[in-house]
Amino acid sequence: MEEKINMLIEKGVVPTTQRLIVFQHLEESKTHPTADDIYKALKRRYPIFSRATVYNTLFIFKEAGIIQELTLDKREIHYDPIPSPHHHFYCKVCKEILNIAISCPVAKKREINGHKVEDVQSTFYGVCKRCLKH
Amino acid sequence: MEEKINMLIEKGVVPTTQRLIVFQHLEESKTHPTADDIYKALKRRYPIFSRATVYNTLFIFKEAGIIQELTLDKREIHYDPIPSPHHHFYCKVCKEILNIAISCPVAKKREINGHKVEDVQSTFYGVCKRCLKH
DNA sequence: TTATAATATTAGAACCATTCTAAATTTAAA
DNA sequence: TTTAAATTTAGAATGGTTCTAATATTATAA
Ligand SMILES: [Mn+2]
Ligand SMILES: [Mn+2]
Ligand SMILES: [Zn+2]
Ligand SMILES: [Zn+2]
Repeated sequence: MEEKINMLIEKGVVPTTQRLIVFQHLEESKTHPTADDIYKALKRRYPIFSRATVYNTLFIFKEAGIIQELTLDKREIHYDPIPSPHHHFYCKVCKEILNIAISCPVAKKREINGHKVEDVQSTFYGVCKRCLKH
Repeated sequence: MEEKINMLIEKGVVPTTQRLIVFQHLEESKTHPTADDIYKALKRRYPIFSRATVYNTLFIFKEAGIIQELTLDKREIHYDPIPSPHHHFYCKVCKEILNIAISCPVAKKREINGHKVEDVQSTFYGVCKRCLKH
């Protein structure tokens, strides 16, 4: 816990109780939850939790470079506890988002055609291995 | 106009007046408009045009493989008259979306880790050349 | 420590892109 | 022409996200 507090302080984020809870939840979840996924999960254990706090916290974390926003779903935003760019696979059937470990020169670019690159998102859309079987 | 009609028929889309107008507008616009961009532009010239028709038409076109949906903006969906996958640059300052011609093995994959790939989207986020100057 | 200012949290309202609905119109088939 | 199917339309409904203003917490000053 002490390490988590220091981690947030290092990134310039005031380590409030709520932020530590959200941070821990993101670390534990191996998925790419939406703000509402997080809200619902935390609301069960901490009924006082507010939806606005989840949104505020995710915004703060994103600004601090602790997490990254994934804008690959047309419905809602997903959050990724891994802030560095990597590829994803989005299953149109079960809606699951999987990390894809693939070496791609594109993911490391800091500049392209004179434009300054700050983030990269590469997403494959289709039907996942599991859904193909069913 | 005759060729546009045939193009739609070939793709299995009934070539109604409204669909031809939307199709022509997409072809002429070199940008990546949102549904509302298209609606507002067409509403000026054809005041009877309905917002629902724009959404319906874009859905039909996407299903037919005439256009592609870009889910790179967290606010709204953008539409691309070029249906084949290519990279984009999204400027966080002026919100412009630019095509990036770059050879990338990722854009051609039809399969990855056993998952069936149907679409690919690769987007760079940052500050465009023009905005860097200002 | 106590007082004061700044920041964070909360519940719920507001916003707005998108989807839905049901009636009217157009197109296709019989 | 008649009938059925598909399309268009205006506006309502939906739902994820943002905003608001009151309260609570944390940081700073005295
Ligand atoms: Mn990921
Ligand atoms: Mn494009
Ligand atoms: Zn799946
Ligand atoms: Zn720009």
